[in-house]
Amino acid sequence: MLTTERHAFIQSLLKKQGTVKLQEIVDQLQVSESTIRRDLVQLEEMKLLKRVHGGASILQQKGIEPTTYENQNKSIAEKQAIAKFASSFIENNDCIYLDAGTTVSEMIPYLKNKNVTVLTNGLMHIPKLIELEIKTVLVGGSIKFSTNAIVGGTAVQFLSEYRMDKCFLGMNGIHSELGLTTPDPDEALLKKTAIRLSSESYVLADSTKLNEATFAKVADVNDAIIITDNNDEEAITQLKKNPNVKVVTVK
Amino acid sequence: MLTTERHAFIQSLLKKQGTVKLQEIVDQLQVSESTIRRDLVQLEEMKLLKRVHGGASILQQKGIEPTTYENQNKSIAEKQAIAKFASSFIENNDCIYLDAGTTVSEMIPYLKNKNVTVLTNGLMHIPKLIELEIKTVLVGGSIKFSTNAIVGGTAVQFLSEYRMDKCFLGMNGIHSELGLTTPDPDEALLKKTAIRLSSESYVLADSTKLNEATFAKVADVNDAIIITDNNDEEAITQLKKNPNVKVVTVK
DNA sequence: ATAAATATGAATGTTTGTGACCGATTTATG
DNA sequence: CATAAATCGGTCACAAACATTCATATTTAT
Repeated sequence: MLTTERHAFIQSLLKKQGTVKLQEIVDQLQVSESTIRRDLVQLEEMKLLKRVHGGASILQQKGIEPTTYENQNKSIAEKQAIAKFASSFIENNDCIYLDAGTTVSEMIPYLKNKNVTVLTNGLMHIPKLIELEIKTVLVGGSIKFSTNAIVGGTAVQFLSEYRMDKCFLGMNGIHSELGLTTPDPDEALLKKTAIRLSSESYVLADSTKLNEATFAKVADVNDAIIITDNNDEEAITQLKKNPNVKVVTVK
Repeated sequence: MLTTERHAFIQSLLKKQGTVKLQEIVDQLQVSESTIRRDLVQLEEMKLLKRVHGGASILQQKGIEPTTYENQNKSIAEKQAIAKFASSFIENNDCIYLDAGTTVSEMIPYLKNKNVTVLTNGLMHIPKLIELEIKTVLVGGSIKFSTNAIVGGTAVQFLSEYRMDKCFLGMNGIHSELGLTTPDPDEALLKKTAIRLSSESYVLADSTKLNEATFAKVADVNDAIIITDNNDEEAITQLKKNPNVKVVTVK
């Protein structure tokens, strides 16, 4: 039985059921557990499914970005560590831009008592910012429902009226050659604008985003300081040649 | 049974019923209580539900929940009646401005299926608007903590870039001679701008605001259609000479 | 035809998820 | 307010699922 046949079979099962058990495939295809296991590893590498204990489950559709909702899934400890470290760069009276996203959101508690002024397009940050009474300017523009962010041409235009000391951005892909990328072109343009208007730019991304690339390019890797965690040694040693990459140790 | 399958099942139950009992899941899935308990812990960590004694419940809003400490004014029935009536003026495909404030907020449920585009400076409206997936443009500018509204010169400038079919404003004082007034000059300027940019302007105010005047003038009484309730007969008979004043009957 | 590259399956020790147990805590009831 | 019942969090042992290694089979290139 051909490898591609098995792969096709596994994918058809997944499409039908949403999840699939390893044992279930073994029984139906009459090949060894090892082989199926290898198949699953490969399919996962190709981003065609997500491996889970005991089998696999479908991935959200290709091209569609994860909503903030699903994004919160795991690596919370990493995100918090990254956010805490990023916050250490902020000085008193800074004017900073906070990009929409869960990782950046974790920075907010550290802004207290620093007398910063925050400019943001992230609606998910607003409750926390209000709670801590942090001076906040909200970027105007259209609301994107899937991520609760303000995006679009108006937002870019609004942002252009400001100058920031530092900006802190989330990012979906960080690749030494392909640069910093994110799925939505509108968001990419907004991030790009933020970088242009800020004296210093920081990108917060957990190590799962390293060596990945998504649709729309924001900037080159050298255009921002990358803050990530140490959970992907291989990717890090590769990126660390770049002096702009900072790694936070988690646990 | 795969962990992912159980998680999906629990979430589907939650989506259907709003809450779910631990025992109920145990019975239906035929797995141990411990396992379900662990599942709930994990799902809570992923911010996909809220654990409560005996089971779990959905998180009401995705992400954003302004700390709207509600205007404790008792006249909720009046506000709802006024809002409902005001909504009846909205036509399909209108572009409307919704002012910050609790009365205006009550209009939002009536916007569904009208395909309106909303422009607003009221952060308290955002969760509802997102929930109903109503096309929304948020005015950019500084957040005023006491009312959760966007205000200031930037907001006025932002607003000036738009033209609306109708605007719906809250108001603190309505006086036949002193006109429409509100305590905060910044907010007054924003309301004034909204009126200037809208083809038709509506002011929503319960009858306690009639014959009152506060600090900053927004416009003359004739510059907008006033929608109020019938709980202050004296004030109404006086104002009703003005054809712009509409009175809603609240039993 | 032969060597190199690749795919397979079995054997291994390790990790992870599970269910049962139990004392602590919370909620319901009289 | 006291008591009982339900629910909770933690620990434990066990089995299932896991990654890894190695020997063997299969394919591919020359």
